[in-house]
Amino acid sequence: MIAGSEAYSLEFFRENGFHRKTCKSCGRNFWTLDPDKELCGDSPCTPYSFIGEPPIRRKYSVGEMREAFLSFFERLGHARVRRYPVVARWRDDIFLTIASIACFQPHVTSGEVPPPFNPLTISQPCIRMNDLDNVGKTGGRHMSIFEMMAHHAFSSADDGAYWKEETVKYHHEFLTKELGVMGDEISYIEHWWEGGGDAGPDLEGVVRGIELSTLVFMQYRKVGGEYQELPIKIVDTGYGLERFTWVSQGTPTAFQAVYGELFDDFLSIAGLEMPEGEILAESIRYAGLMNVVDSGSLRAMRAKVAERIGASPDSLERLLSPLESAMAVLDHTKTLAFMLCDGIVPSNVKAGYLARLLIRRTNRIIESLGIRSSLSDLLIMQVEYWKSQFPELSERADYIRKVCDLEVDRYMKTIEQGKALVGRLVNLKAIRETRRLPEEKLIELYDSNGLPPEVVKEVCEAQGISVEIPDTFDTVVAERHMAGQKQRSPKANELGESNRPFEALPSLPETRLVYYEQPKLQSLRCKVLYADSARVVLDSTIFYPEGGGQLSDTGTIRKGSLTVRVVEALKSRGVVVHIVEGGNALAAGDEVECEVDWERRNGLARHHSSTHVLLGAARKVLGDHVWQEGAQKYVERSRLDISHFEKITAEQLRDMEYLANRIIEECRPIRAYFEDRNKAEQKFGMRLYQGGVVYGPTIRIVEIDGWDAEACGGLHCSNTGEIGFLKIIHAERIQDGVERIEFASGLAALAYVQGLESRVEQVSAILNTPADRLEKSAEGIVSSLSDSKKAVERLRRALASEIFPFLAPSAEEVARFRLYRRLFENLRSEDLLAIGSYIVSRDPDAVVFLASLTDGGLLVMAGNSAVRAGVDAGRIAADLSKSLSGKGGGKQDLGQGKVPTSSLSGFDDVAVRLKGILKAIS
RNA sequence: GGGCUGGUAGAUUAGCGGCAGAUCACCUGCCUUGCACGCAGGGGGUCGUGGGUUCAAAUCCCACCCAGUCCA
Repeated sequence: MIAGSEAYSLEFFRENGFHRKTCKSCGRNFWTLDPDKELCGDSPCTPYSFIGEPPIRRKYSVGEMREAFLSFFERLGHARVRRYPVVARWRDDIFLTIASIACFQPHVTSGEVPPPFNPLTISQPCIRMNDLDNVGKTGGRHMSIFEMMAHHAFSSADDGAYWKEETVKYHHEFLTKELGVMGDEISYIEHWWEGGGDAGPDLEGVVRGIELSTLVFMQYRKVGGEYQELPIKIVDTGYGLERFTWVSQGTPTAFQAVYGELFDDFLSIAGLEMPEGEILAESIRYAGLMNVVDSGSLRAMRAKVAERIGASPDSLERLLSPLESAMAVLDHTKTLAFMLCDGIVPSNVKAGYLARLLIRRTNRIIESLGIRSSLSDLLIMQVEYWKSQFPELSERADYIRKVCDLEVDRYMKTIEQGKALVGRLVNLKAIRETRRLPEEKLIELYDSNGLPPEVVKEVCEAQGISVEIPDTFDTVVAERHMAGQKQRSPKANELGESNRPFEALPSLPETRLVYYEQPKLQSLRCKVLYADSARVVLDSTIFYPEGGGQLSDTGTIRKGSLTVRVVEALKSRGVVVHIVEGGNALAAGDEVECEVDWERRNGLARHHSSTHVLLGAARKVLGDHVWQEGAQKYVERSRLDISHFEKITAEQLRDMEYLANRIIEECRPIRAYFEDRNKAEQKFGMRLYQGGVVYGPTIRIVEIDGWDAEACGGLHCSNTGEIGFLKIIHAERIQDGVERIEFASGLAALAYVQGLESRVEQVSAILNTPADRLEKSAEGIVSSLSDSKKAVERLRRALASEIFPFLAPSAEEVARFRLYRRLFENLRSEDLLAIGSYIVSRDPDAVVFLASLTDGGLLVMAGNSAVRAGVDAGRIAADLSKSLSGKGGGKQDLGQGKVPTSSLSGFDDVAVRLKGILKAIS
């Protein structure tokens, strides 16, 4: 903590008679109205004391509490903001929305763009997966999904909102006046907060042993251990909706308060009953005293509770453990319903991976509880329960069910395959002998095949193989990954590179973006505001700067007879910087004439519009869960990455292509306009933010009439007809859950089709078949090839058996062997093999020496008993090949070599040599 | 984004430089008539794709494609 006491010493506290005290137990400073209070009021210093005796005037449901909060702050002049998705698509540092402020990071908190409203209030569903093990065990203090109710105020130099005094006052009034909590029950604990690189002092609002809210005053940015003042001061509050609801109801666990009848439904599905009397309440009170729930502290907790109620720890464990699991399922299924609803596709990367992990984990718990219902059934129960507050859940119910079932199926399959793999593994000799599975294998099975060690143990022990799961399992896996990690090219450098265009620029007024006002303008007269050897800034521009996946325009800037080439345009904070070639030709104050490379611009605009058209088509064909995961528009081709849970079929691609081209044919108008953010969201929903969240109260909408609307800064055709033609070139799965579609439009698409056509023509020429009969012809060729292969094999075998009677009489007895030798003129080495094997199969004493004048192939084979007598065909082949200036080798019964055909005149000489070798053996 | 597995007959897979095998399924015949029946015989393979190394590649190397999986 770096803040001194002055950071927390508020007028509000002094005027209202608060005292600053130091907790006797934890030593933290806190503010209270009760002059005799010695403890901070937070657990573990103060145990939970709201269970069975709620400090709040009446019982609230989750919906009522949320409404009470939001409308309270609306009355205080806050604009109510609708929730953001639980997938933080606009962030590159986190996958899930973990706090309400995350919705406004980094762009708003950095001061780059204004907040949508100021001040504002929101109840944001947040997902945190770092305490999954604790969910259920702490009765609801830990939940993987919760709503963070908040009021945020952003104070910059030109837009002042409120700061500490009002924040604490509002908080206090909400608790006392709105909810009826007695003022002297509330403690404000002094605390220091840091997160996401930002920092500041904060106060924790605590009532009867539980922290209900956190009031953060973000005012520093931590850079390399140093705290720098932020350009804006941000009030970042967090009120735990579920905790407020819990405390208002005073139920033993938060789950009962939050989930109501769903709690009972889940219990009865799991065949569980509520324990009698105070057992659960007592247990949760103790859980409140524990911070970390590892197996040790869990045992300690059980022991204490057992002692208190006069039961054995074991029977208590048997009673509570399934109950805790059921609560974990209750929590996890809600989390999954929201994740899937907001469009997460389970996959092996990013947010999708978190969804996959959670699905597997939850499925395991369900199985361990012996629940018959499928995971998707439970998800749908959550959808039903929450749909009045979150109607989007029931709109997505079909998708939620389908994807969940698909993912569970996949998991089952993985486990089944894994079990088979383990089954094969335990048959290895080394493992059979030691009767135990090495740790290394166990880890490999998990890392490479996704088999949880428990599953491996189960399978192995059924086979009598012992398995030890090391305590440090997770650590070992982690280390395994560390070892493989190489020093990456430092990303900071790249960032530095891309920032350089804006380095050391004087402060300049925002550039007038003429490309928005007059999108069809090809040239423009304007004034130079700044110029150096590589950069030019103008008062207005028609060069589109790179952004939104659209490449920047190029072109020229002319002053009289002097021309500089614009190779790239970039924009930051409203200023467009043109990167130019041609040196220090321009100076501030120059009047210049700009011209955009119009063919390039047209290509880019056409591909950009195509992307929107295609995305609409993808949504129609594949479903509403399709989101743009990324897009890149080039002049010749584009690619669009979309979220989808399975491989797109060829038929679906054709349907999408067909739909897209129908929209093109209809020449639907494409309108680009600026619109009030709220109006736009009202009309189109969050679907607008396909390319990530766009900030500011006014956003630019690109709307294709009746088809697609996105917040987009790019340049577009004025109607879909200008696209002309759209051709999907290729689709691939770049990750589980993300499909990449490559396509071309306009003349570029034509070029692609012509390319295809010419390839067909070439193939058709090669096969000497008209193009419309190519498939039949190819089929015929492949099958006749296969027939021919078989025929060749048959003939070789026939040849061998037919030739044997002619060869046999000339075989020479050499020592105890029979030497068959022959130099063939018109057979190849592959043919020799068939003859050799035939002879050897007929005559165990045979030593075969054959060669081919066609390709210089050489074969030595030895029959069974010849091998036993010590003939090594491989060594002989090597030896003979060498003396014929070639090379060869092989096994005891078979040797092959290759020699120059010219040297085969020496065939008889080496045969003599071979006789010598054979004689030497016996 | 990084790491690790794997891709061989319709299915499951063995082989991991030297003649592509097994089991199930399939076909034919026999024995039998029913709860993975038995016996004999048979068909079925661009060993993921494309390069390379080698006398010789399913096997080793490189690139790509496909599937699975772990980590951030």
